[in-house]
Amino acid sequence: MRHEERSPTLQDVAARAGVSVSTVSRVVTGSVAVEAGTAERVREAIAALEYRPNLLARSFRRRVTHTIGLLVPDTSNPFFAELARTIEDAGFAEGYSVILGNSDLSPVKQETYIDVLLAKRVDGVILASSGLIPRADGHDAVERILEAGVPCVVVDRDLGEMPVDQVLVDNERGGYLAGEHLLGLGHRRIACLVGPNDLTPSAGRIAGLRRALAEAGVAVAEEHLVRGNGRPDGGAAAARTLLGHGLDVTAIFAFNDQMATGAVGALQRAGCRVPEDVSVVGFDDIPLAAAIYPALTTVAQPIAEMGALGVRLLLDRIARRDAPWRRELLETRLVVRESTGPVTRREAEIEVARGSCEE
Amino acid sequence: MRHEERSPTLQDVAARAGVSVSTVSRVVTGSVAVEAGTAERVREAIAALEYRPNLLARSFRRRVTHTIGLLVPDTSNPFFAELARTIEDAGFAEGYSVILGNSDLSPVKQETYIDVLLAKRVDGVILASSGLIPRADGHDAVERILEAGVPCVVVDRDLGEMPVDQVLVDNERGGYLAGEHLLGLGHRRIACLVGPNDLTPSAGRIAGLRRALAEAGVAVAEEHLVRGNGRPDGGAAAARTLLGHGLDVTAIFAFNDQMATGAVGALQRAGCRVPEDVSVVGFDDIPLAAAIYPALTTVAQPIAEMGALGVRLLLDRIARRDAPWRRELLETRLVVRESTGPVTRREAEIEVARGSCEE
DNA sequence: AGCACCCCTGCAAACGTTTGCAGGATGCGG
DNA sequence: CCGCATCCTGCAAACGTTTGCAGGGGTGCT
Repeated sequence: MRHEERSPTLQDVAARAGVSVSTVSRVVTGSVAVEAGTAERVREAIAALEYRPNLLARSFRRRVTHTIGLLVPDTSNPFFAELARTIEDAGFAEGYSVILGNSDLSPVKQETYIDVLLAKRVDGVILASSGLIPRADGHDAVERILEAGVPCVVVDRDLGEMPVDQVLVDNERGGYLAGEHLLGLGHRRIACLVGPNDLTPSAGRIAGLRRALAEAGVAVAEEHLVRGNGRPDGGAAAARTLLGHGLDVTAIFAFNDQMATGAVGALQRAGCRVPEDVSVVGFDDIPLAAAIYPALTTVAQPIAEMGALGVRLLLDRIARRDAPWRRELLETRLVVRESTGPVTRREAEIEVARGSCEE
Repeated sequence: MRHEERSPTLQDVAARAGVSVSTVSRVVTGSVAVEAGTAERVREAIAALEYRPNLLARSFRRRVTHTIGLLVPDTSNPFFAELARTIEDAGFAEGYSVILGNSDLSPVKQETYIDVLLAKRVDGVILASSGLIPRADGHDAVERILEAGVPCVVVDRDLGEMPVDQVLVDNERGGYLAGEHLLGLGHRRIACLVGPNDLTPSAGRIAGLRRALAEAGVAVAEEHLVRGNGRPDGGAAAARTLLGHGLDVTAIFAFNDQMATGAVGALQRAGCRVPEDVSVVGFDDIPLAAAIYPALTTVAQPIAEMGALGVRLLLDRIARRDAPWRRELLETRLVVRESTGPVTRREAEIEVARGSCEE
């Protein structure tokens, strides 16, 4: 550690430039015009001292931190990693830094984080698909934030009529698109690989799938609805479960690309061909989805827009606290790649096929 | 927005409890004993008012923010996402929040970020494999931070004897392990898929590979060293380049799992079997590496330890600024999975094989 | 010359905490 | 009863900025 002195303050600069602190403050912020010569002397002093405004003091005084809090379930999930990335970018572009927190969907961790964020006086909070488990006293995370007078936008979690800004994606339609696609390829027996929770994104996706299937008069059997941990190994495990029951489906719809990837891998490893023996469709469209072979057919989420819009909504709210609540619904899009194809096994064969994929 | 009033302060609590602000402060912080009855009254007032300490004011006064800055190249890269995650976790466990920034390896973005972090008076910053391009005036990012008197630890970038805490991984040995493994399987013609930059991690890996090969009297040809953007599509593009030159290698060593995955996908899509026709080894061991088929053989980095150790070093430095510099070297580990196998094509066949993998 | 402005600058208060210092009360030993 | 230590509490200064207010000097107009 070289310097042990405190960093220079307005005081120091003022002394060196022979002016008052107010004047220095004014040239630093540019809030009020300062005579050219004076300003120049001040700037020299600033440069000489390597003065850096103490944003802590400024924020304290002005009651504005130019910092936002971002709470996501888990940044090692590529979807949230990407979302966080775009939010960070958009925030940075507008002069905001972001304090990032992983909630792991744990109510207590989330509570703790919100306390910290509020105490640190962030200008706003973005809650991503998290923070939504009501507490015993009925105040959920969103209400606590709002009651503290701090702007908040919820991303990727449908809170319905609740008075809060929301940006969400049409999960129902995403599920529907996947169902429709699979149906069009002749699939009738479809497994559904759901995530670790039943938050609204999951609920919407399965509802959409069911609607599509219902229109064709088919249903998803209870034993074809298998739950995974949301990660690749969970997808693989789920696929093995399906295999263990004798694979009596011709298609799998996974609720995210990681599980889909894990499922594809496990299927192939067991000797099943994708898509010849079983088709797989994922959700999210993470970068890796297009890279693997077979490339994943998947329901793409507009992650970048979600992040950018979330930031926009938050900044708008910060600027105008009494504006009407907004609820933005973004579209999903089916991107067809290599992991889905027409059914080749006739319905009748399926029963016979039980166990045929195994080594 | 419900409440428009300012949030309650020590003043308000003091007034309600009929004591002085100092007393309230003392029960809040527990710094000095307070008589039981008084303390109880104060606590009631705090609860009634929903008082929340203004951490901004406290930090300002105490000159400690309990916030650290984390600068990484890009959190959408799974390696950094995971690293950031473990750092966030370790920090949270110790009562620190983290302000996250993506530098994109851009010097100006990085400069800007460091300015912000220093101005916001973070207690320390962790620089991940970034921030290391010297400026015109010779002061690189690390020096600027250190000169400001702010603790700093560098992760995943070897700064040699530079006086700064470093945690790094033995990239050279990682490259060596990969080379050794491939050599043992009979591979002699090996392509190397390097990343978008020549920072020390890349340099170490290729040096290690070269050392292993040199021991067996083989070299990596200039045209077998191809550069990718570090992402899956870059890996795929690189594989296609190799294919275009007639695939005259039997193995590919990619500098991260994403490029490796992209390469594997592109190879398979072109009709090449992995590992029968060409073996592929990656680096990092991201979760998806084990999920795809064939599962990636890869050089695993101890990401969690890197993050945890980085935080440890930083907190130690914050606590004791004059402690000797530490430079921790972590080990890599080869994990052999399915994407590598013995060469099946004899050397002589390779020339004939040119183009054989293509459709 | 007087007056009204405008431009620039300094003074001082304020933001919400923490903390050194001192004072009042209490208890205890001599 | 005195001296002294201990415990609890309040006072007020300080942290580094911002900003309302006021004052001084200049300019232009009447």
